[in-house]
Amino acid sequence: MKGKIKLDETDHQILNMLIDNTRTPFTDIAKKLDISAGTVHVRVKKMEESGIIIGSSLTLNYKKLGYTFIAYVGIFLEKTSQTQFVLNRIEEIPNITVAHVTTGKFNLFCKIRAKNTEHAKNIIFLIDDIDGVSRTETMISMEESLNDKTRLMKSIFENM
Amino acid sequence: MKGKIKLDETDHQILNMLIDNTRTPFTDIAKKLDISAGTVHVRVKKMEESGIIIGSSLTLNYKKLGYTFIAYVGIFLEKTSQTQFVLNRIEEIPNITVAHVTTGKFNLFCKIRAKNTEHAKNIIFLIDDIDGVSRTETMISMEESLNDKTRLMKSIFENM
DNA sequence: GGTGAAAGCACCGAGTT
DNA sequence: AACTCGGTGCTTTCACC
Repeated sequence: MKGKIKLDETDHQILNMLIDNTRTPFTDIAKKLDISAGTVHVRVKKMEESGIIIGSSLTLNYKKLGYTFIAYVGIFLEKTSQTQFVLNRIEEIPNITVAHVTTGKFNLFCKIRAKNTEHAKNIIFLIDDIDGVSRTETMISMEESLNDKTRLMKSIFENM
Repeated sequence: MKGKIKLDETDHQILNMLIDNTRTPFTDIAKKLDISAGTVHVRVKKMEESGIIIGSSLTLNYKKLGYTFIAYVGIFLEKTSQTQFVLNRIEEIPNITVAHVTTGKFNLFCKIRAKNTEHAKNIIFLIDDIDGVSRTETMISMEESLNDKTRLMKSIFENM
């Protein structure tokens, strides 16, 4: 957790390639950037140690796994002092993939993945039942446009 | 894209290990599951070919990259027939990391990542300026609770 | 901080049961 | 469908720049 980390153009390019495919061989990266594979290895290790790279994960096709349902649920609390308690309860529900404490309309806000409407209904009922939740508002996603992480990263690097 | 794919317990365990760390050596997975590394290889390849595994990606610490700001933006359209057009424009903005067509309050709904409030404001203005957008409503995230993908996967597998 | 070579492994396909 | 095994190629280290 050493304060500020400086990344140069080479680091950016390494990250861009690994974001596209975590298993890109370091030898391939080395060839493309005209450096040695050892250097790629050292740089990646440094970025892991400094906490820039948190980890790596697979992208799965949830539809093929039978999970076709996505919704966002806005949560209203009775008192804002219950925020942390409710957040902890929410984090225990595996079908909630992200949760946020928000300003604006809702106190809390989360995304759920479910098999179908019936399944989603049960998850939303679980949320409604948490102590301190006064009511919820659900937005059902009819279409998710996949996000391209590389594009975001490229724009981040351009502005550094 | 062959309709239904059946995964057994071994596949689930392979996926769980790779979700935690994409670079887990197949030999380690093989040892843990008491099968040969060749078998792990064949199974992973099948899951890639069948489209269950879409790809792999790094998880980065956006805060350390100077991106501390997350917000969700709900979008109201003048006419729903403009949905696809607006979605296409939205996908061109790199700071928008996910976008959804939704039922309920909003017509479209997206997540943005920015450096700070000033930067976020500019992105939201970009959205407001798209033809067909009548107005937007922003929810600022003050805290994001990170999701543990393994937990979701495990719950998916338990119910198969 | 980078290199290049060498040792140690992992990947992956072919052939077998 | 899974195993073993061997060739190929990747990772990782280290002495040197």
